[in-house]
Amino acid sequence: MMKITGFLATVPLFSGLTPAQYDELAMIATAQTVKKGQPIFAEGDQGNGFYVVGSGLVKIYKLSLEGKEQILHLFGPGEPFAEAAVFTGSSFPAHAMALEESRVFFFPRQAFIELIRQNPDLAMNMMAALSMRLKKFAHLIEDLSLKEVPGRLAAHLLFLSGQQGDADTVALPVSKTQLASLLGTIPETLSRMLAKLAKQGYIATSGPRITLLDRDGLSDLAGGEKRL
Amino acid sequence: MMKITGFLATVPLFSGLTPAQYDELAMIATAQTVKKGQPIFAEGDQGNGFYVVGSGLVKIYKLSLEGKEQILHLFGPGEPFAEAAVFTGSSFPAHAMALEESRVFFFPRQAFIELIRQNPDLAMNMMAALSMRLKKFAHLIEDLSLKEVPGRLAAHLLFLSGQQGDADTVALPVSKTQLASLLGTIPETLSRMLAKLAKQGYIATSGPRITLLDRDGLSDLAGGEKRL
DNA sequence: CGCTGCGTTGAGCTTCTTCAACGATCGTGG
DNA sequence: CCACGATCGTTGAAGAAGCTCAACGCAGCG
Repeated sequence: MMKITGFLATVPLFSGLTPAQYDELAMIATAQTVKKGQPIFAEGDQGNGFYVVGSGLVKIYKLSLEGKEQILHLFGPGEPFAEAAVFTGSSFPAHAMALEESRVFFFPRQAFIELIRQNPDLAMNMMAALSMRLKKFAHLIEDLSLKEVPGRLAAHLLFLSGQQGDADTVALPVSKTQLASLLGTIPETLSRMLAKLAKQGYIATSGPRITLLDRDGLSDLAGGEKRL
Repeated sequence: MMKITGFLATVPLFSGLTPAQYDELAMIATAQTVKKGQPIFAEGDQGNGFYVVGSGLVKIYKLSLEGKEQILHLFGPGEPFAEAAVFTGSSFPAHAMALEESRVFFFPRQAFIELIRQNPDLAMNMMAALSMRLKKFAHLIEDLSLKEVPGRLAAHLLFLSGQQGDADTVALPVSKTQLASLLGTIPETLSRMLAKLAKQGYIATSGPRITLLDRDGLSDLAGGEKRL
């Protein structure tokens, strides 16, 4: 229990709460460990609560009838997922699976709604979290609809670099197969595009580490993303 | 003013509020009329509040550098838009334009946040609204990434039929050019796909009215959407 | 009555996927 | 500790889907 409240204090969604409120959260939470490749829930399952990643890495994804996969989100420690199910009250609209051995905390719907009703700060945090999700989704839609694969790839590499302290060499946090699914393509195409970008001098690849050789060029490919 | 509070009572986002709260909302709201084709805001504009459609039709959309458009949402009377900007506090992530002469109400950020802090019901409504948006976006992403154009078109026709009382003949609420942009394609392709579906006996077209001749067939095309 | 935007159709082409084969890597069990 | 199998990543060749470019009919509106 001590450990849980300590962890909860590090979750942005729960920032600004009082110690008593953390205790309440800890009261309603249940923990579970999921092994690599193990599902957490399936599309269509009843959404009676939401989750927070304690450790590990979780993917949220859709599957087509033919088995093609589109990853909607990757979530790491401290990030909540499936919050929307709490408020729509309906079933999960996508699948969730652990990409590594992970620990996740589950917060049941009704108890959490009580908390949120009594804590305007928690409500504000939740609205901010949902709004950020919407923004990310809008970006993904833009990528899928308006950019070609090289553009999406370039944008993602720049994103990863930013996430990793603007390092020139980034480490892919997931396998290339998963990256392809995240970018809305397939491993073969991703492999070819990486080779192409390398041949054109934009990047150098070495397994799961990619060095950005021409950030401006990548930025152009990505559709003139705003420079920071 | 009387008129505004009366209208606000019909907005789902504001349901369950007291008359006094409607007055407060009416106090902070400002109305504006936008003509057909006129922008309401542009991507990157400072998002200092959100809007509710009073009458007319508004599109939220992204543009690529080459000018291709992807419509994210179409909003009619009673629907809020750009709420997310209230909580991220940053700039609008997309463009908004009136597709018909429209009346929209603007709610400034700070004043609205005050209201929402004091009204758990309003907060709950807002979280439900944001969650519904997320679900719609997840669906759009699924369509763009995992379905081909005929599938998206079939799904949309069934959606329109449902929206219009399960009528067998649906009226397109927007031009075919706009519909193409909504489906993530271009007018030429949409035109060909409509012709193809008609030739295959799924539908019959007559200008902006489309008759569904084989709902089961369309449902299969759409990827086996759940029947209602 | 002309003009402009919308919708349609055709031809060619780009992009991406599919299918297939193969090398490398990694975890596991013998 | 090595050998094996499964998965991952890469590459090639062929094909499908949708886009670009162009032309043209049509309707609505000034």
